[in-house]
Amino acid sequence: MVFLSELKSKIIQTLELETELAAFSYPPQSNLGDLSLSCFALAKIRHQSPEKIAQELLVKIKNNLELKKYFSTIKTVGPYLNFFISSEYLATRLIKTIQREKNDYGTSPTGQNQRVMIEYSNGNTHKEYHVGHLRNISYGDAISHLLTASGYQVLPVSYINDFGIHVAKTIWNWQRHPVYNERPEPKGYLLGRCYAQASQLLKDNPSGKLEVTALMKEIESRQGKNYQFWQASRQWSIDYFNAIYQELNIKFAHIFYESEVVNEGLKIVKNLLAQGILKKSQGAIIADLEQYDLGVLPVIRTDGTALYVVADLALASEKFQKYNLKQSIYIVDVRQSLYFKQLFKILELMGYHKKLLHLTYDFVTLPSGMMSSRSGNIITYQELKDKISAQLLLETKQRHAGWNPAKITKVVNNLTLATIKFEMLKVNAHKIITFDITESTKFDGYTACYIQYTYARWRSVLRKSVWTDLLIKTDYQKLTAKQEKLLLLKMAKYPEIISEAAQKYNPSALTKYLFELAQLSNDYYHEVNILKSSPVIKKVRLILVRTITQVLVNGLDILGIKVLEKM
RNA sequence: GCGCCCGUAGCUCAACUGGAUAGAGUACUUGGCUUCGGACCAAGGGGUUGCAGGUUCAAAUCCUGCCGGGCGCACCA
Repeated sequence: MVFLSELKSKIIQTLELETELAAFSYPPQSNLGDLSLSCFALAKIRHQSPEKIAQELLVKIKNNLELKKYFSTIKTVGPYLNFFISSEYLATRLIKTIQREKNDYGTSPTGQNQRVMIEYSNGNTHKEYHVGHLRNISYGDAISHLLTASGYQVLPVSYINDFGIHVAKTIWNWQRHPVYNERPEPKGYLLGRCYAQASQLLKDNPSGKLEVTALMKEIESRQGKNYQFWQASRQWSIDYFNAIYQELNIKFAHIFYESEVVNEGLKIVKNLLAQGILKKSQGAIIADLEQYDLGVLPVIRTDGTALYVVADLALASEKFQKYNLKQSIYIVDVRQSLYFKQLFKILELMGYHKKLLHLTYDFVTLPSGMMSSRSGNIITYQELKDKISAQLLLETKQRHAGWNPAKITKVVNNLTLATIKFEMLKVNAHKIITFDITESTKFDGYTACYIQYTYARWRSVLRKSVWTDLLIKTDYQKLTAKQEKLLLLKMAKYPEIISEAAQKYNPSALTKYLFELAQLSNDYYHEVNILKSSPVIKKVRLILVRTITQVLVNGLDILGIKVLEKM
C-alpha cells in the first residue's frame, strides 16, 4: 500500500472514524504539520464545534503507542488535528520503497487490468500537422501513460481521415501546380501546404468546387488515375505522420483509416434507415435527435456522399467487436462536444451500451487570433519545432563550446520535444493555450528545461561521487535538514498525484508536481553541499538524491519526456 | 435565440472540488560564483478572485441575475 494512505488508514483505525468523515489534507505551511485531519464534517454530525472535536480526537490518539512510531508530534491547530511524521520513519520507509519499486514507484493496480482503448492524434492525410494536433497527441499520450500507471490495460489508437473532401481539394491543387513535385521537403509536409493554398484558391470559386466534387467522386469510385494518385499521396502523408510519431516517441497499438471503414459505415446507415433510427429529410439522411435535446445530425449529403459520422459508426462497432473493451475514450477538441453526444446517442440507439467517453481539450491559438487551416493562419509542427530548436541551439552551443555537433543536436532535439510536450500539458485541458512563440522559447521558470536541468545537475553530482562506502552504515537519522524532510514528504505524495491526475484526466497536476519537486531539490542543492559532507551523511544524502532522480524520471516518463544525463 | 466553456497579481497560470494568511512562473528592484553544473538560488513590492445579490461556522469554488470574451447549434471534420 502507498505510504501516506497507510498512515491515513492507521489514523482512521485508531480514532474509529468512518472513512467518509475523515477529511485529510496537507497543511499550507510545514510548521503547521505534515498531514492534517479537518474536523468540520464530524462537527456537523456530532453537533459540536470542530475545535472541540479536534481536542477530543487528540486526547484519544496522543498516547497511542503504535502511532508514536510514525508521528513525532500530534497537535491541534484550531479545527485541525495535525500530524508531524517522524523523519526517520519517513526516510526509511520511503527510500526503501522507491529503491525497491524503481520505475514502478507511483503505479497502482486501481484499474484491475481492465482494457481501455484511447483514440488520439487523428490527423488528416493531405493536410497539415499543426500545433492543435500537438496538444492532442501530447495530452492523449500522457493520459495513456497515466491510465497505464493506474493499472489499466491501455490500447492507444489513432484514426486517420484519408477519405474526406479535403483530400480532393489538395489533389486538385497539386495537379495544377507541378512545382510541388519538385520541392525538396518531405511530400507529406508539402501536401499540407498545398491544402492551405487550395482552401484559399477555392474561396468564391464555384467552377473549382465543381471540379473538386468530380475528383472526389472518382476517388470514391476506387478506380482510375486520380484514385491511383490518391493511393500514392495518401502514403506520403502516412509516412510523414509515422516520422512524427517516431520523433515524438509515440506508439499506437493500431491505426484506423476512414477509407477502410466507410463502406461498412454505409451498410450500417442502410440498416439504421430501415430501423427508423435515421430518416430522410430535405433530400439528405439525418439522425433526428430533437427528442433528446441533441438537435439534428446530417449523415448523408443531398448528393449522396457520406459525412464523417458514417465512418465513425463503423469504427465504433469495429473497436468493440475486435477488442474486448471495458471503455472507449476519444480525445477530440471541445468544439465537437455536441457531435460526440450525438454519436454516442446513435450508438446507444443501435444497442451499444458501452462506456464511451469524449475527453475534451480546448484550442491552441496564436496571439494574432484563432488558428484556421482554411485561412492559412496556422503554425505547423515543423515550424514550431524549428523555432524552438533554433533558440535552444544558441543556448546549448554557448554552454558547450567543446561539444561535437552530433551531441549538440541530440540534446537540442530532446529539449525541443520536451518543451513542446510540457507546454501543451501544463495548462488545464479545458483552457485555451495562446501559443506565443517568442515567450515559449524563453526557458526560464516553469518549463521542461528547468526540470531537465535539475535532473542533469543531480546526475552530475552522482557521477562525481565515489560509491566505495559500502562499509559505512546507512543511517537515515542523519537526514535532518529542513529541505530533506520537505523533499521526502514531496516524494511520498507522488503516488497520490499520479492517481489523482489519472482519475481527473489532468496531466497538468503532474507537471506542476514535478516543477515543485525540482524547485525543492534546487533549493536543497544550494543549501547543502553533498559531496563535502562527512562520509556517513554523504552516503544517505546521495541515496536521497538517487530517489529524487528516480521520481523525476518516472514523472517525466508519464509526460512522454526522456531525461538527459547532460545538457 | 438556445447550449457549453472561460474571466484570479502588469502578463501566463495554480489553488487538494466548500476549508488554515488565495499561491507559482514571468516582468520589475536588490543580493549571491577561489563553493557538488549560474539554463541556478535568496529577498522585496504587486490581489475588493469581472460585477451585484444569495446559501453557511466558512465562498475564487455552490445558486440566481447581470457584464465581457470564446465556441457550438443540417449537409466542414
